Amino acid sequence: MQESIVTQNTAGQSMLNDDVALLDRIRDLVLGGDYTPGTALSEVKLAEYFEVSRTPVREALKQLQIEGLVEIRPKVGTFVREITRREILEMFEVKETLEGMAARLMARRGHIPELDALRANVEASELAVQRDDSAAYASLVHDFHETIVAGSDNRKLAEHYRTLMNQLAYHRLVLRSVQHPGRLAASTAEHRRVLELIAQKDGVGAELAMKDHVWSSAREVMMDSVPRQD
Amino acid sequence: MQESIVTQNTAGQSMLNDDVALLDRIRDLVLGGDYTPGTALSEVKLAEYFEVSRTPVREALKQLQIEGLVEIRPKVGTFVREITRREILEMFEVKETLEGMAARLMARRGHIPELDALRANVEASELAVQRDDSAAYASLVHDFHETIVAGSDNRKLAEHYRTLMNQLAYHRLVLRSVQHPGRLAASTAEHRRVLELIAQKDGVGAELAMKDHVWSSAREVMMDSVPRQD
DNA sequence: CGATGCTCTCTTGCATGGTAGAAACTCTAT
DNA sequence: ATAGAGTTTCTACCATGCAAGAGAGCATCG
Repeated sequence: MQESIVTQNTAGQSMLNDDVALLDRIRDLVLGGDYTPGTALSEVKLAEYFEVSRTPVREALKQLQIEGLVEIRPKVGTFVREITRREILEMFEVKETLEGMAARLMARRGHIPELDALRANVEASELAVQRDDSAAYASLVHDFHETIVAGSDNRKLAEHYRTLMNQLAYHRLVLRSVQHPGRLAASTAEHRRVLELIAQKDGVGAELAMKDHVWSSAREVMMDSVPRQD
Repeated sequence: MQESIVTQNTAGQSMLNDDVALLDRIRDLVLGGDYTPGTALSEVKLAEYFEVSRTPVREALKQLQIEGLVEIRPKVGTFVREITRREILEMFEVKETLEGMAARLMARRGHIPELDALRANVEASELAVQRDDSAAYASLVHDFHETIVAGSDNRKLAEHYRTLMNQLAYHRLVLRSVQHPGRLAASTAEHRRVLELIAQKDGVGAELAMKDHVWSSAREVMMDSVPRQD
C-alpha cells in the first residue's frame, strides 16, 4: 500500500530547495491533503523519498506529533491524525481570541508602517473583489491577518498564532470558501472596518470587530469545507 | 566548567521515575534555575547523567528550542536561553488574553463540576490567607487558573496555555511574589470576583475581571522577581 | 608587540545497525 | 469452519560511529 510518497506536482519543484527545513517539507506533505487520516507515514519511506536518513525524519515526525498533525503509536507506526470538527471549532475560537488581541495591541501603537501596509492591503482587496479575482484575494486575506499579527509587536503572540495556523491548514480551507461570491464583498467590508478602528486607535472596537470578522469567516469555512466526520 | 549536571536535592528523587518523559526532566533542569543564561548544555553530558544515549537527549533539546527555553547554535552547542524582560511582558499579555478567554468560555457553560471545584478552591484560598500559609496559597493559585482553563472545555486553548506556562516558569515566579502580604488578600478577592461572575454566567464580566487579575499579578511579579536585564 | 594563519579539539549533525514490541498471518487442533 | 497458539514481519526506538563545521589556542611572521 501507498506506493509513491508524493504526487507529481510537488516532485517537480523539489529539486533546488534543499536547505528548506525537512520539518516544513513533511508538514506540507501531510497538510497537502493527499493522505486521508489514518494513512501510515513510514520513517523509512520518507527517508528514502527525501534522501536523508531516518534520524532527521524521526525528529520531524516527533515535532509534527506535538503540533497535533500526526499520531505516533510506539512500536507500531506513525499515522496522519484525523482532525475532528470539534477540534477545528476550538481552533477557530482560539484564532478569534488571538487575532482580536492582535488588533487591540496594534491599535494602541498609533501610526506605524504596518498600518500603511494594512491600508494598502484593504484597497487592493477591494479592487480584487471588483475584478472577482479570488486567487489574488485569498493571498491578500492571508497578508491582512499576518500584518495585524506582526503589527501587534508581540512576538510570543505571533508564535502561538503561527502554530495555530499550521494546525488549521487555514490556507487550504480559505481557498475553498473564498469561492462564495457574497462572502468576498462582506469579508472585505469587515477588513476595512477593522482597519478604520485600528487607525482611530480604538483598541476595544478593533478587537470586537476583528473577533466578529473571524467568527463570520469561521462560520463560512465550517459550512462547506469541513465535513461532519464524527 | 559545569562539573555536576544536577543539584543534590533532585538526585534523591530521580531513582524510581524512569517512565517520566526525558523531555520533562530536562525542562525541569533548565527551569530549575541552577543554570544561568548562556550555560552550555552538552548532549553528551546530559546523556551520561540521564543514562541514555545522545539521540533521545537530542530530540528533547530540539523540542526545548522550539519552546524557547534553549538555543541550539549549529555545530557550536546548546545553551540556556536568556529570557528578556520584554519577552516576559509579552507572555503575560498572552496569558491575560488566554485566561480571559477561558473565563468567558467557562461562564457560558453553566453549572459544571469545575465550577464547584473553583468555589472550593477560592474558599480554601481565603482560609490560607487567614492562616498566612503562603505555600498552600501558591499551590491553590496554580489550581485556580488550571481549573478555569480546564473548565473552558477547549483543549486547544489548554495546549497553548500549557506551552506558555512552561516558557514562563510561572510557578517559580509566583513563589517569590506571593510573599507580599498585601497582595495575597487582594489576589484572593480578585479570584472570588471572577468566580462569582462565572457563576452568574456573565461571560464578558468574567473575562474582564480575569484580565484585570492577571494584569495585577503580572505587575506584582514583574516588580521584584524579574530583574532588568536588557 | 600585534596581527594573521594554522591546527587541534570541541560541538552538533547525520547515517546505520541492532533491539524490543506489536500486529498480522499461518498452521494446527477441536 | 472456527478458535487459538506459534511464527514471521513489520514498526518505532535507541546506541553508536563517523563527518563536518565552529572556535579557541598557539605559533609564526610582519
